[in-house]
Amino acid sequence: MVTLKQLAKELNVSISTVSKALNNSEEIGEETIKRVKELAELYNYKPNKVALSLKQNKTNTIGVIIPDILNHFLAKVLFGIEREANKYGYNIITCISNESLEKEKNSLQLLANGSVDGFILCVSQETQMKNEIQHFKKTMNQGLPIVMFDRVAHDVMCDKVIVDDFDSTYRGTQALQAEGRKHIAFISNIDELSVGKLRERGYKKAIIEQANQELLILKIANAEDSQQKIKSFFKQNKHIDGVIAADSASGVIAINTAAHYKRKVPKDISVIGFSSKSISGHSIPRLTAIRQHAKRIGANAAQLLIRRLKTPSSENLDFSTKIIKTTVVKSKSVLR
Amino acid sequence: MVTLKQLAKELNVSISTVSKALNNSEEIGEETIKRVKELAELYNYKPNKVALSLKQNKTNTIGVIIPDILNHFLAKVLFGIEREANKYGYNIITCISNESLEKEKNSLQLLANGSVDGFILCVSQETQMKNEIQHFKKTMNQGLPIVMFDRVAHDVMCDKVIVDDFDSTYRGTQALQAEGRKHIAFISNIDELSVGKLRERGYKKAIIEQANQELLILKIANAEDSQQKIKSFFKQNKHIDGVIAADSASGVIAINTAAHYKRKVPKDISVIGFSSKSISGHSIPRLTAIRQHAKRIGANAAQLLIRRLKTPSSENLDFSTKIIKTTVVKSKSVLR
DNA sequence: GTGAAAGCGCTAACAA
DNA sequence: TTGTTAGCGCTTTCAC
Repeated sequence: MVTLKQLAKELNVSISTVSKALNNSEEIGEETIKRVKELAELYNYKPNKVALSLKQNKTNTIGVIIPDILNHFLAKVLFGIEREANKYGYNIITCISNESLEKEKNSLQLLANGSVDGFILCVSQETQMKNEIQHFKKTMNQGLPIVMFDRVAHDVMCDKVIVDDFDSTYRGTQALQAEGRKHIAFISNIDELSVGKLRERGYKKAIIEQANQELLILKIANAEDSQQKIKSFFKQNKHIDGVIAADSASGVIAINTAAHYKRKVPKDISVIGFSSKSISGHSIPRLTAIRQHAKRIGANAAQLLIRRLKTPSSENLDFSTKIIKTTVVKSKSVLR
Repeated sequence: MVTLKQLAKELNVSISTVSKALNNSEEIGEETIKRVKELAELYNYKPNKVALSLKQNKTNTIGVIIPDILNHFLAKVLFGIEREANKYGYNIITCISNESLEKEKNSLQLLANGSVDGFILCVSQETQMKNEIQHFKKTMNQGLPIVMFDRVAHDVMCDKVIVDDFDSTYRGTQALQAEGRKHIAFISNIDELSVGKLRERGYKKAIIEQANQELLILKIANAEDSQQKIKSFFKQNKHIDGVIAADSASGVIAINTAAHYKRKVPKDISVIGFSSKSISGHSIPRLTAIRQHAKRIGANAAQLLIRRLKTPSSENLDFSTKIIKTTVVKSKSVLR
């Protein structure tokens, strides 16, 4: 990489002259500016990012810590973050916590050494289970702002972007009830997560509010075979006429399982699930999907962080929690 | 962040003493080392990464440029890269080219300013179509090594990690023929990609080698509705008794479509597809999957790059191309 | 055993 | 209009 020093030497001027010329300083003569810029162009000069970061004490880099990159929702959020951050000239360093508290702590520590200006993260499963929040506080005390999305630690004071999980399943279940469904099941493979619990509560509330409706809940652990579990659940509960799924795979598998047992969707069973466009097409009929607008969640998280980074800390910006409402995209897996 | 300077001041020693003490230099007295380390511990001192990078002229950061983070295969490779890179103390900066040549160029340029020590990338669709390679060469000329994976630019001399695409579909098609299938279709939504073309060629070779077998090819463009296209393809070609899919969704949808048309899988139709474990479970029966070992691809790419970064350029390391063989994971979507 | 000083690449206050 | 200098945080050579 060519440096200011080399340009200066070749042009027989001082380093600062070159620097100023390239930054269009008014101090420098037109002729000089032209000469400098031409040579810089010729050598494809780019200011060294590391030196700039050191000088300006900021990196224009955001640390993103997500629990699982293979989760389609999280990948989509990451996409949203990346795109939005780029707009404002930020790069992102990605760390994957693998749902582990230890890895989450490490990533936070490792990047809190001047590598990034702040963090966007989704709390790992283990962290949520152990309800550990010290590492977040420590990082923030070091002057690095954090924005949490989706799974958040409520006891940490920071910006947050969340989904209306409770409402989504509450309203989703009610929609099935409005179709006349009497035996509505809830299937989830994210039982341990805060959002999973909220979704379950939404379902429960809707069921309990109706007289004579029973709770039919299937929880699938990470290691288990979803397809197998759902099949036997359907076998044991032949009267199921509606399904609401808390994750993207379960809904699709539920439809396919119904077909497998010669039960027509949506004539015999209606199915709704949290899902993205691409996954919901993996069943016939297509799954009626509760969309979480993952990209928008990512974009919002990035905005919140960048706003904070650009605000002088003296201004004492209040922490905000942004709720991104889900949307139901209906398809032929429900009656109406 | 606390700096050496602050520690030095508080301890009434010089900055260099503190630095040496923390690095266990033999020059420094035992007592001093102890004092320094205690204070550093107390203040949770971490050497500033940016300053180190500037000093040592390397960042321990790898730039990863992928065309699409929502592609499950690519996300998995990214996961593999991240994990392997972390082992060696490298962080990764992720850029998403969105299949655009322009964005790919930009990302390369933007990070080639000292932000990263090298690149791992998968060539974007547009880049492949236009057969543009100047930006890769330029980057390498700037002293930044590149490792390409999956979709590679053959005319660029660099390390590569690829899949045996041709062989996979060739052998896959042969496997279907060995089951007695006579009307085997090839379905692909990645027709424009180098790997897509290779997979098609593998299929064609196997078909052409058999007398009396016809080519049945369905190509789905990005914007099109896969489910719809596959449905009408099946309608128009009622005699299809085998399917080999070049991407992860098509295989799953093919099975579901067959079921929809009351055709038993695998009795009437056998289906094989490039897919991952999670996606292949989205159909009943589960899709017989050609696994690409995405994580291993990522890990290998990271290894190749890091090896090159650690090798003095004087050593003139040869460029290598690593082929990761696919594996077929059979399930009940084929006869045997 | 400890410290001063130079230098990585850059910007900016100040001097000329 | 241009140049000198200091300094961001760190390592390392060379003096003391």
